[in-house]
Amino acid sequence: MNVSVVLFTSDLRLHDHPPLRAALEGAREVVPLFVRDRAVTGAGFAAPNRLAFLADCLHDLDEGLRERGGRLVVRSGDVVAEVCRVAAEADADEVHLAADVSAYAQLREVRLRRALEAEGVRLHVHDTVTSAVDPGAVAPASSDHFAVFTPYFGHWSRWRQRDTLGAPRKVRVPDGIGSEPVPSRRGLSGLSPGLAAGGETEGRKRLAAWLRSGIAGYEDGHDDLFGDATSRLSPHLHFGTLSPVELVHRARAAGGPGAEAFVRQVAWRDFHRQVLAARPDAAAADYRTKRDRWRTERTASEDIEAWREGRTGYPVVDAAMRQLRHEGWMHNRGRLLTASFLTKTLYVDWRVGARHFLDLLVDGDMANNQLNWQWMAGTGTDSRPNRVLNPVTQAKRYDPDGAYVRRWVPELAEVAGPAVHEPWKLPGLDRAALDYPDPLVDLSEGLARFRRARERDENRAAP
DNA sequence: GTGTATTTCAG
DNA sequence: TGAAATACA
Repeated sequence: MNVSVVLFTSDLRLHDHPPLRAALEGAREVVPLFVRDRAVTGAGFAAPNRLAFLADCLHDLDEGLRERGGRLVVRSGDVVAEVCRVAAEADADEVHLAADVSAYAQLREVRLRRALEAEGVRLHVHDTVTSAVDPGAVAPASSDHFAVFTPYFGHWSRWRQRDTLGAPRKVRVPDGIGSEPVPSRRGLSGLSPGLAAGGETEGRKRLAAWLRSGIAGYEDGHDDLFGDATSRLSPHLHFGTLSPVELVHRARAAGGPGAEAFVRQVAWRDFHRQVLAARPDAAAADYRTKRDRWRTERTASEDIEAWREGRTGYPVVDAAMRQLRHEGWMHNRGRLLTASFLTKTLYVDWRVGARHFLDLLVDGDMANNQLNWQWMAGTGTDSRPNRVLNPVTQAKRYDPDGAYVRRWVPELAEVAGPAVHEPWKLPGLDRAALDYPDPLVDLSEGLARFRRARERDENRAAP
């Protein structure tokens, strides 16, 4: 065995990388390859925030490889065609790849295997790269995946994680394999001004800081919107600049109730991944349909636009939507309450919301994003599909002083204390002085509409 | 063993 | 309400 190709996808790191390790052990030289697949980065799915974060990741990966005597090879085009081309150029006999769960990733694996085998090249697909516990590693007796988190978490917790792998010391890349320039942030427009920086170096720095001084306060603080005691590691998990296996090991080593609560969130990520792996269509179709006849772009465009822009007249909803636009990120509590508002209060199709989140979120992820949206819409794995989060109750609970709202809704910056959550209750003059809209809908009217709609749609005869 | 009833508990 | 584990036939 002389040369292996390592195809990097959502695993843009050198530490704890089983495909890279296997390639280095089996071959004298390795081609670390990233393909900008037009199916992912092309028009229609161009999410500038993620393209910028991706550019950081690729730049850092290239640098890390150069420090080890290698470099990153970047190509553009169809991922299968490019892998075959590079394998032929390098005269490689093996290709290594991390397993992944989306329909796109599953099809990519099948297509790659077929195309490479026709060329006499073996494809090795590696587990425990993009998940801590792989889809199918644990399953209930009567199904290929869990549909309820709690029993899943029991099995997940008992699963023995493999040991983590160090980064390689040396990577030899064959001469003469051409590469495009590593993409950069320059030229990207429409970026969120407060967008986080990407890359493995940055991710490891954040992880170290989080374990040192963040994780201990996680259990108590994770739901507080303003305090934001969350790890902000989600984009690093999405792009694989951090290994979920390493994350679980190191969080457990940190110990304490904060670590436990944090590890539970990593398990939620794996939970959604094993649902999507078994049901890849759930990225676009109801996991369990409620036969909803949602309002859509066609029938509710003004409501949808007000939601997207953060001018629904419900301050906490608007604050969260503006945080999303400004940072390319939103606090998880905000994600739940804005999703409830769009799907339950406005009765708008969850796909409209999921799509907007994917357009902006730097951690926008098929499994987590789509299945959390379905969870909140009541078409997913939630056992109480008709639950509605009241934005005022949520605001008072998770932003008790109103600081989060004042931070993101400057029109309300002068309103002191929790009164900021209900500007419609302010005395007439004070309220008139604010350049802030009246509530888009009455909450109880929204709730009544939702209940009527669910009853109507659920009772409709099957087509 | 296999299929079915029961119980438990859920972001 | 419904999924999963357990009890039971």
